[in-house]
Amino acid sequence: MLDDRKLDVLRAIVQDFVSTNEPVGSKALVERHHLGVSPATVRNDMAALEEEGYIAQPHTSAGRVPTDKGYRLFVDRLSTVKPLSSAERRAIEQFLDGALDLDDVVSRTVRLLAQLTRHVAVVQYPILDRSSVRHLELIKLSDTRLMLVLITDTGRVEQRQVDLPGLIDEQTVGELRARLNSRIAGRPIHDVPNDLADLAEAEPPATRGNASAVVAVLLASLVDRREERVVVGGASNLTRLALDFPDSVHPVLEALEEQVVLIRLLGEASRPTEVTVRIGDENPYEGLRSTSMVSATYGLGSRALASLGVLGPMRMDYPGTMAAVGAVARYVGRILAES
Amino acid sequence: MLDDRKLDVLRAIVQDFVSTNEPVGSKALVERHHLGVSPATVRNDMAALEEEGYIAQPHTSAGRVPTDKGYRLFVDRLSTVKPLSSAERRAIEQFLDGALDLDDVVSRTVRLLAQLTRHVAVVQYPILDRSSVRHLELIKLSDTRLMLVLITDTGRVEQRQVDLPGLIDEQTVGELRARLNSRIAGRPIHDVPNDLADLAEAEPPATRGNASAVVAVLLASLVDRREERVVVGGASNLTRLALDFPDSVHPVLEALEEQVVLIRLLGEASRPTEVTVRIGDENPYEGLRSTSMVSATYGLGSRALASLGVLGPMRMDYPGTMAAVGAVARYVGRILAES
DNA sequence: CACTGGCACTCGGGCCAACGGAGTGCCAGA
DNA sequence: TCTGGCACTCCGTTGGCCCGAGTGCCAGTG
Repeated sequence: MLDDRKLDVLRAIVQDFVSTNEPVGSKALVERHHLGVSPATVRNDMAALEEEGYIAQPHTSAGRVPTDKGYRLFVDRLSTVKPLSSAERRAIEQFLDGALDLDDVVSRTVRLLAQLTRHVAVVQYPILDRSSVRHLELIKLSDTRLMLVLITDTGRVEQRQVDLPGLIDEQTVGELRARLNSRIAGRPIHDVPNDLADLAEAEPPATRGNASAVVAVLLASLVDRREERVVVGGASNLTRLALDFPDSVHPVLEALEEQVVLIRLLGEASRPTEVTVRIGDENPYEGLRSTSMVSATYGLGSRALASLGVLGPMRMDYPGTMAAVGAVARYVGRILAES
Repeated sequence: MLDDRKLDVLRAIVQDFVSTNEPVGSKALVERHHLGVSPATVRNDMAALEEEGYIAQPHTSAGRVPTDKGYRLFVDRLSTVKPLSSAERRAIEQFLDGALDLDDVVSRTVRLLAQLTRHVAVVQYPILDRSSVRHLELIKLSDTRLMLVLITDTGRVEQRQVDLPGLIDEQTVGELRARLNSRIAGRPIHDVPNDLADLAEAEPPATRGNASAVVAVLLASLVDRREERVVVGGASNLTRLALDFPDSVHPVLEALEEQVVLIRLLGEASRPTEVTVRIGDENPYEGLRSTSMVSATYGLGSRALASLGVLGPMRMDYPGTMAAVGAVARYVGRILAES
């Protein structure tokens, strides 16, 4: 049904439309690509492609435009990975090396992605559940108040204040800190609730109340974790290509402010460093029906930590964007492994 | 030169234009406001106001539109503070109470401001230089590596890794931590460099190298502080009012991504809780020439910590926006004082 | 059987002229 | 000092027109 030449035609249509943003006609097509056949023949192929739903006409007697399904076929079967230029590789390294801490890694990554792809960048912080405890610190603020600082192996820092039911002195704080750390340091966050389940009971009665207050706050901080933060950057790239959004960029900007939506989008990505593309319709969220998202998971080795990606118009340079997103994800993983 | 009635006319023009976004003519003006004079008289006043540069005509035979100078006069002399509705007061309290930590306070504040004013919200983290040290924590990661965690009285947490020139053991870390804290705990960040100037020298020779490495990283973290972070939210409010930006919203979105620009804008605000308005032209940054910023400083008591505000079209409800920004700034100060 | 050239048809966008309406400036009169 | 009247200006909209790009179809050809 779809012979090789028809696929060539589809590929050509996608490429031309991506670069010109204008419906492409049969004549222009044979001129710009050496297809070796006449416009009339291309027209027949186009009719077939339209029949199958890969392309569409904005109106009778206009050129053709790829549909969501057409882009999907292009991404799956018609495009080859475009290797990054050495300038791009260098940009990635320069940008990410020298990051001071996790916040810095994330904010640099967002800027880098936005600049590299010229689309809106979205980067998720490492998911708490997939990290391990590096250290738990207790700091005495007053006789009945502690600050609790949890540091993970990915560099994430969570802090909470604890109001204690009773008085506490510096030495007891030190002992409690030591006992807590001996139980959970190095352990996956996921296992911490179990690890601490019986801690309070094992505690001497005098300090039991305080200990369980600390544990309660700690466990709560692991659960409510504010739905895993994401950071967005490069939103001005949306207005640069405003024409690509028929209903204006407003709904897209709105969606970008819904952390929950973004997290869901990113969350459905696949295995580490593998690049996922979600095109138009495939998007679960209403306001993003005319956008595509290219995302990848980053992690330490084979352990997926979280995802990052870019959001842009459906009319985007998929091979280039996929290459950039993949490369950045790999590099971020490497940076985090070092620290 | 500008008698009371002319000022009334200007006020009416600003109010009408803000609510309708259309050049306002003499006839419509006398209909909607009881000025007690005829359109012809108003026309004479308008001619005078135009002469003085407070209003302008988009083209001959169109109504009048306020100029930057006109808005300025309105804000300075013609508007009265609009008290917040009790619903708004309640919203502020509900939104900000229950914040878990500083990050949470800031991100809630951004969302709150954006929702309340329906403009783009900008919130700056407490400026490091104006905070004090609550506690400095040293955590041993390996025999030659420490993590340094600085906690300020505003709840800000800075962390850095320190590579040591020599080995270190747990006990020495503890001693160093104690000595550092005894010097700087409770001290203004501003004074820390002085406080620590001679610490390394006072240290026993065996640990001197390690101590000065720690101090070096600490001092560096106070300086490079990534130019004081700001957080932006509610960008979709820009596209809602896209008509108000003649050259499209693109330059505005670009400006919003330049942290440096935002910090400069916020930085020039005045005394704590006092509301500052910067209108159009008065704006130092090119891309923001058609916007106004309403900002206020928040702080602990009389100590200014940093600023927050909103950015919107020049055609905005100044009294309402100023009231909201001021109220939020006061409330944020109160929240921070409690924690 | 697949491809090609030719042809009639369609439709959107650009251009232009005409029109109506809102608003102005000015002037003479109260 | 204010008012009513009047002539004028100019914007935005509407409608008609034409042009060009592109299509679908068909008959002819290797």
